[in-house]
Amino acid sequence: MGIAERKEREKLQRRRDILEAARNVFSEKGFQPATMDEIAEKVELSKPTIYLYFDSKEDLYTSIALEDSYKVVERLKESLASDVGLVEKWRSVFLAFVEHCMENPEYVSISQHILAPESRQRVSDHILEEFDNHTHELVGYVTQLVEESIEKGLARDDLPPRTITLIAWRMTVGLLELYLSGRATEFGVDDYHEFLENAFDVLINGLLQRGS
Amino acid sequence: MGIAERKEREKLQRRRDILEAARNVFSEKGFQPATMDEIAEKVELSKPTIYLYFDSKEDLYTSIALEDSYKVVERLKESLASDVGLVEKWRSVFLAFVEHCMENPEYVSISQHILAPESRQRVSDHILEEFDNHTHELVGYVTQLVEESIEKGLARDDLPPRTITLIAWRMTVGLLELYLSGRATEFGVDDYHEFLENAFDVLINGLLQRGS
Amino acid sequence: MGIAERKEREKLQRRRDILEAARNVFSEKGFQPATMDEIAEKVELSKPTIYLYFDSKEDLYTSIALEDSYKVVERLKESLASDVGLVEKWRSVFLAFVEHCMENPEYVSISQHILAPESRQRVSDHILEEFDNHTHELVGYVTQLVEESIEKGLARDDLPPRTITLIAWRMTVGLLELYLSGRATEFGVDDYHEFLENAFDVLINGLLQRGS
Amino acid sequence: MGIAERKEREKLQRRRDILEAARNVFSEKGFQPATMDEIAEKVELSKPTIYLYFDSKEDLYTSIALEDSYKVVERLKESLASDVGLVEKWRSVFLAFVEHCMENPEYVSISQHILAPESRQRVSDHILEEFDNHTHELVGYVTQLVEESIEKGLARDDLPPRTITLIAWRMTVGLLELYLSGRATEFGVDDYHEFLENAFDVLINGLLQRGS
DNA sequence: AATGAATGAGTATTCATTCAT
DNA sequence: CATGAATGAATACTCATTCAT
Repeated sequence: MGIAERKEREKLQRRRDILEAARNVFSEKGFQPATMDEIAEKVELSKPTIYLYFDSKEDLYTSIALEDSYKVVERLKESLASDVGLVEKWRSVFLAFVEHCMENPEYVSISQHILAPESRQRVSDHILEEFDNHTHELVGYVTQLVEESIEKGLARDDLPPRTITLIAWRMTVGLLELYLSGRATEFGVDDYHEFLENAFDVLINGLLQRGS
Repeated sequence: MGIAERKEREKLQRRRDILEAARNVFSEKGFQPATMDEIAEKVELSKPTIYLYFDSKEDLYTSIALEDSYKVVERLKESLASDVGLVEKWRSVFLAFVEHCMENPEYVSISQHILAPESRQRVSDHILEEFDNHTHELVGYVTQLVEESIEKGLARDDLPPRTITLIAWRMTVGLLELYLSGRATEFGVDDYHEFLENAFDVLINGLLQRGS
Repeated sequence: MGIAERKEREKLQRRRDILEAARNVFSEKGFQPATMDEIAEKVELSKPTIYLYFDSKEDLYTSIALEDSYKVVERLKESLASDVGLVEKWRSVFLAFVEHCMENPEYVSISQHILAPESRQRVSDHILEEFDNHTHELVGYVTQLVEESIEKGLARDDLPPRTITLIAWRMTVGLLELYLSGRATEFGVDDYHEFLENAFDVLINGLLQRGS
Repeated sequence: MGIAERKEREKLQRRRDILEAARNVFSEKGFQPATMDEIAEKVELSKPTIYLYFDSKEDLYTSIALEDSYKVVERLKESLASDVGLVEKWRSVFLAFVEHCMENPEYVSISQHILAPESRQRVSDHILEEFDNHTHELVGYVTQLVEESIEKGLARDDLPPRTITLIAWRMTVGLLELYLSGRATEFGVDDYHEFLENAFDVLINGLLQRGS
């Protein structure tokens, strides 16, 4: 009876193993320079086996971000559910996103990749759809927080909530890329966490009602 | 003697022609997918001729950003030299950078590419050096503006000037990438210029002394 | 008792099912382009199961023609047994063969395949042997008819009976291939059956005693 | 001056070398089983070089038959131009075609390949067009001969000239394939030329006016 | 008897780069 | 200075075939 279940578990595990190896290789080299051979060697499976679990290199690549996107959404929900003040919630959301990206550095670049229209053509529809859903879910949650902040007179009300979300999102990604490039120190940033704290301070300061 | 000069001029022009063609091709396809064949065809020169002017595909790619970086620095200097109020100067600097990037979309992606340590290994030293010089020059100019703003009590003095510069730079790049991905509209941004104005407003608001 | 028989019957049926599916796929794509995956999917059996019944793709392919060759021989025997005049018997034999090939288009191409020495190396001996037996049986039957026709002064006696058989066989196959290529109409043949009747007329005319 | 010419000659020669090697390999193995690697090794050129002269494996394959088709048409024209009786002209045309095919065994199989609609999709248009032109030219010449034969009361007038051409063409190809399969001897044909003479006799006998 | 899972060995095609001229 | 011609090294993806169960 347990046999089918064990098989199922093993299959899922194998899938995760492949994703894990792919994550490493893609992180190190980027999409194009990475090769299926290298990934196969890293998982200690043959190339055809990989194709048993993923339809194409592009699908494998984007599946990584897909896995990640589950985690971000989860993490964000937690931050939003915490019982703290609004500003504290903002900080928590910011940190949740930022830490997730720092722990899963490929997430940012793959997401960027998925943004580009040329890439989208080559990715399986079901992956694209699921990824977009997560992204919009994420944007939606933050926008709710923005709306609440405006209602309570905390955030500036001269901009549409969605615009505020977008600005915050893009600014945060811009900040992250400095870290992900691996050359933060070169630009004088020794304590990246402190840098982020400061940046968040600038961001929240810019978003708050003047006078509040 | 005029002959030598003409030859020299022609040579430089040829170099610019190649860069121009490369810029188009790389812009459209990105680094890896673009081929030297395509670039050669576009300049109407043979492939070996291109190698007469540039040592490798990577060098050609980065040389484009190098050419751009001259222009940005120039543009920035102009903005900084203008005789207007400090906040106006900030806006002018922001817009100069932003507009340059929108007009030369490859600049952002190539700069990003040059940031990555793996890429740096494959680029000729002299290009790298020159590019880094320009970047630091650029950062330096902005930092001067920041320092002046702090001195005059305009900008917040709780952060080191360089940190402020970095935050502003990275946030701006993050905003730009939304445009460069070509999917801004999809995220509800119809008037990208308005979006940038709003974003600048948030940014400057965040950087100003509270109470000023 | 009954159980073993039923099992045996089921086994044979399964074999036939596989052959049937293979026939479809090979007919549509030819030998190399067809894949075992596609055949397996069509029979709704797993690939290893197919290998339980056939040793290799090549064996499966040739087994189809083998199955067909039973049918042709059967059909030919019937035609030969019919109680009609000699010329009518010739026509009947011709039509039997031609119709069989048109209904089982793979028969001609696979037979051709089996003829080629390189292919023969890769096919199991027992299949080869059986196929050759059938072919020679077939040739033998026709040769008997030829001999009878010569004896009765109908067919030309200036050629060995076997030569006449071979000429008739190869000419007929040549005619058939026009149909099997699917481009008969393109060559102005709208009514293929009429074309064959005419061709038979030419053939029999060429084989008859001058003056008869 | 002569330099450009010599280069041109060398280029053409290289093209011919490649075709020659391809001819060997394809003859031996057939289209699919043959590999570009093997062809490259045989010409002692690198694979990419082959792609400099031919766009794809399929194009290379069909170009062989294209080259051949020039020769057949040439040979046929000669036969038709010869100043002999009509029956002798028929024999000459038959032998010209048959000998060409025996000397260039790949011609028949590739032509067969080009006939199939699926293959046609993958071949470059210009090759297809040229090949079809040659084929129709060839059919046209023979049809003229048939018409002349009918007019002079030699050939049977109960069939359209084009039908007669098609029947003769297909029957001849059928006969040839026995030789090309390499197993003629096995079927008791020791002297293939004699066999062909006999076959031609049957064919012409079938096509002549009864009573003539 | 049947199969899910795995793989060795291909396979056509591409592309940055380099000589010989 | 410029290039036609050539190639080494990849590279994603495929498929007949085989185990372990």
